[in-house]
Amino acid sequence: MNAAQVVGTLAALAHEHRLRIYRLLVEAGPAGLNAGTIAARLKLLPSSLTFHVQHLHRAGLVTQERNSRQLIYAADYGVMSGLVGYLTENCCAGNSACGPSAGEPRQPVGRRSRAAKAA
Amino acid sequence: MNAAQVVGTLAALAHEHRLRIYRLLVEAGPAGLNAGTIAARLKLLPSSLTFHVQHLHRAGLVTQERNSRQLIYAADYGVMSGLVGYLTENCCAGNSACGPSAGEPRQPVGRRSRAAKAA
DNA sequence: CGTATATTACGAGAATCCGTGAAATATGGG
DNA sequence: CCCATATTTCACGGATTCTCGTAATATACG
Repeated sequence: MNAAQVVGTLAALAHEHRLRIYRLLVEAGPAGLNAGTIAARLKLLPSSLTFHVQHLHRAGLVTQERNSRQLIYAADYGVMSGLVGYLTENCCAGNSACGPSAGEPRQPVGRRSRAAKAA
Repeated sequence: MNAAQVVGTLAALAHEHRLRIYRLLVEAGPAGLNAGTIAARLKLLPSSLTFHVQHLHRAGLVTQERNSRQLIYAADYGVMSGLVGYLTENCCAGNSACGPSAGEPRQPVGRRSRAAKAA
């Protein structure tokens, strides 16, 4: 997962409606939900729902499938997994700060060692 | 960590410059970097750097500290830890898709089995 | 005090995003 | 064919964000 894709995924989730849509779809599981149900459950206008759910779809976070007259959306865990992997890798990789306790980071163990530059 | 704060954190990271700033600060470790160094390293205008680094600071992702004439910014792992916790909890909670293997969801209940869209 | 460095604050313009409602497309049934 | 349902597409107004340049503030030092 490269930086550009990470930015896209983060931007897709960085909106109240879209985060709620995604969480609802995650809760619904692989069976997914059709557009109307999502809109009703979240009290969104149909056109607004389309706008946001397609944003999620373009970002790869959500899959789309047609079931006769209805369009079923479901969460695709792969991209989220990649995102979390990227964030943990780049956030906590060397210092294991995002681990169990997440306390003070210790020695940076990155391949670069010019940490102390200020002062 | 509530939804609103998650949205704020995601939005803070959902920008090319800010993600690069944050990664650079993570790499720099707890010693942090001063504003000028960040701007030079990332080839950003000073005013542009302030704009973005303060966005990260407002989101709680970055700490600010003064060292005589310089302002030192450092990554604060706590919020990122909370973000990752929220995402994994809400993304993979029931189905453990983002767990150890983190592959495709292996079709627990649904009759729908067409989620593939490799990232 | 006056000068130099480091950083932030302010303001204008362009670009993008978002909410809303009306019209259009796709599917199913009489 | 005509109608009903489900969803999307489109156009538009308003709000927010981003970039950039310049001015202002904080600190250090002679």
